[in-house]
Amino acid sequence: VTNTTPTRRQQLRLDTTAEIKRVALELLASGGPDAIALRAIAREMRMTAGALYSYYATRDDLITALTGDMYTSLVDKTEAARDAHPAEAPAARLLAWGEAFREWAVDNPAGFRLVYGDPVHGYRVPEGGAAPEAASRACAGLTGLVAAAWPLKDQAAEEDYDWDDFDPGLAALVQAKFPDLPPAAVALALRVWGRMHGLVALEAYGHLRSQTKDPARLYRAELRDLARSLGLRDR
Amino acid sequence: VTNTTPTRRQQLRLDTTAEIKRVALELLASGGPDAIALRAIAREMRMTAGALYSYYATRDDLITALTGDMYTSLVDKTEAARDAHPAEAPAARLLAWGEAFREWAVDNPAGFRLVYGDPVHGYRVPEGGAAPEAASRACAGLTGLVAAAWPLKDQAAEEDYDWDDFDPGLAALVQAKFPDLPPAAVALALRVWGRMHGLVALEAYGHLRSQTKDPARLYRAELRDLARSLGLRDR
DNA sequence: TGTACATCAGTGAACGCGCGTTCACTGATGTAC
DNA sequence: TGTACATCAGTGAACGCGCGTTCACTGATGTAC
Repeated sequence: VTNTTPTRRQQLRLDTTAEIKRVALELLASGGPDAIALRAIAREMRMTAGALYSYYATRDDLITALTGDMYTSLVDKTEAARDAHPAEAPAARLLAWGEAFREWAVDNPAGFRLVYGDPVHGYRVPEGGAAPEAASRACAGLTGLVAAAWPLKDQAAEEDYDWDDFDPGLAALVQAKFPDLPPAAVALALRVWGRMHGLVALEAYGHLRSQTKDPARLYRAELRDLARSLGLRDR
Repeated sequence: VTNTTPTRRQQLRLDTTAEIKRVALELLASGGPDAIALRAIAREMRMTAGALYSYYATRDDLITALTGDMYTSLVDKTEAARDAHPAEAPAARLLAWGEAFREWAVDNPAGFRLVYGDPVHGYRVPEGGAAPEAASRACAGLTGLVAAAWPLKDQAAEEDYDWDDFDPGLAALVQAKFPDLPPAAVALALRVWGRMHGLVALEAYGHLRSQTKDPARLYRAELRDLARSLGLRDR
């Protein structure tokens, strides 16, 4: 009853669970968050809608699982891109993270909306958020990028902040991972997050494509400006 | 048959149209974009759903009208805030515009989602966009802010752009209003847009409130940084 | 090896919901003589 | 001033849709003797 290979039945169960998610993600990609409907998934899988209830107790449970998967795949990608550059090149790490963020969003606009946008119609997000682990990885990642820049930065431009100004969980996370970092750096990390989010959200929601032919170029310029304003300049 | 005062019947018609919109906006504010449903509006007004069809041919027409109203009210607010400062204080004008943008979004998060976020379930946006006039006013406003900064800015940091890199309508608009401005300034204006959009979108979608107690302060710092990076420093 | 039984994935029908939209109609408001 | 008529805002019932969810069931898969 320990960690053996799954029985045939367990394996089929896992396969079906994976297929449900896969189909749900296809619907998400082709029709947006609202297209994720149990009946639609069942139809696509040539199953009865009721049968899905032995895999997920509720539609919202499925959506929570999908949100987690999506968020995780996003953070996996940004972390991998960042880690392709050594710690000695903090600017490259920041740019890589930011570029990966945008690329993921452009590849998965519906996923981006699922994670950062309007909740699915009628969906109630569970307490603690839909994907707490991925969210805190993203948070730690951003803070790490800022932490690498912090000693290089012109501190005079930053205001004073207190740990109380932030969510206790966030404060604890940062203090544990970056003991030397002052609270003002957290404020800066949130601003960096916002700065990356802006153009990417506009593009994911289709507001940018109608204005410029090359959103990637715009975004790259913005990232470089961001790195510069953080005092980062590799080599 | 020219521009006389409306007859009693015309007046009632106008009043009812206004009430439909008002109720729709209440539903929008309390339940998000998806809560805008003809049946819900009719219920709220103690009317039959069918009766609404003599005011709007279709649900989508109503939503288009609402989006236009919302977008217009947003631009009205940002323009008014900007114009409270003289042309000689371009930084103050930029900050005022940006602050007004955020304030409107915080006051009307559902409206913000309607304008910039996911379309309402099943809504097909009309060609040319749901609110072309408001959109081009917003565009002109942002470009104007950048135009005021352009001569002061460190141009070396900017890349080369061509008018062809942008939507023809956008290019024409800018060339008409700001004949001296190069295309690179348009790219900068779009980046400024993105930068304002980032933190505000995060806040409107509830991602920031859970992280910091004072999103306004964060945003103010970001705006000041933005003004500085544009070379704006009043007085 | 063969038979009886247990498990359990999936069926099919149903419930109740809210939605957008249509349409023949009623009845009050306003107009013409 | 009074009557006949036209306008037209709103009614109420219906249509068809897709949704989430429940539940008694079937029938194949796997297990025990």
